[in-house]
Amino acid sequence: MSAPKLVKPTESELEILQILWLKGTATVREVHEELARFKDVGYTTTLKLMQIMHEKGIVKRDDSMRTHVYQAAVNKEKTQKHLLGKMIDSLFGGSPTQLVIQALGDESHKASQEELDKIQALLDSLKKR
Amino acid sequence: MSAPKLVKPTESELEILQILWLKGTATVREVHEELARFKDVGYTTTLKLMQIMHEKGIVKRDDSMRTHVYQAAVNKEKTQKHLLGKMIDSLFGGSPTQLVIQALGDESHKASQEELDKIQALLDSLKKR
DNA sequence: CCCGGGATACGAAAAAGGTCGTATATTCGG
DNA sequence: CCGAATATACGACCTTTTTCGTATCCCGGG
Repeated sequence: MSAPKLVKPTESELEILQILWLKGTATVREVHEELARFKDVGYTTTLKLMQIMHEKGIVKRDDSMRTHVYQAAVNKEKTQKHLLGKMIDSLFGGSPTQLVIQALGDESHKASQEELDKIQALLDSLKKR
Repeated sequence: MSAPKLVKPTESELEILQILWLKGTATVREVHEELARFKDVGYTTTLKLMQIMHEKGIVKRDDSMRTHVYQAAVNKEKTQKHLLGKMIDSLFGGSPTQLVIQALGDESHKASQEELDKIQALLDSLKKR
């Protein structure tokens, strides 16, 4: 029995995780540079955050070299699902449908045609039961 | 121009909002009793929280009587949409589709047939453009 | 009239999250 | 070998959130 160990990353940690999920592995500097694109924050802040994430077991790192290399230690889909589930419970009274409806109706995040097709396909498979 | 005033309720505030959205109006004691169903917390904690929410303008209250009566001051759908948008950005790289897919595939929150139909209807109307 | 139960107000402190300054170490060019 | 550049470590501080203890007030029963 391995502990599923479902963590709840904070807002800042999520920003970092996003970058790590995208790049696979990255140094603190790389992460920080990505972060700095849209956020005004000091280098040591990013460093500290990543150190804390390491302590929590949210990221792994290879410190065999002077410049440590990090990577996410939590699964992207699992984390998304976990946090989504929390939101469904805490904000949509346990009904994913309401959430889906709100999400699809979001004007500022429009879905493309292909994406709609993808959802349609998933919907079909769900209906078939 | 009225300020849209998009607040970001905290976790605890959300729990209280849920109850208020459900009941319409409620006293601190009522809210606290609902809360106490699944959370071990003192009465004055709930009270304080609701007072703070009042200061922030998240809830309104009628204090013309000794026992104050509260109600939500923020719209449920607007709040849901706002937080959902944040999650889409912070966790799904801005793609609501990914979120929808994860939500629909959530085994622990299954959608019923009618709910699926509802989603289908919405999907149809989105496709038609 | 007095008291107890139940209500609000308020202050304070614990927890959690985020930010950074500074110390120290390592590497590399000259 | 020296110093600048760049890394990590670490502690301190500030806010925000959460939690309560305590004071105070008000109402109704006896």
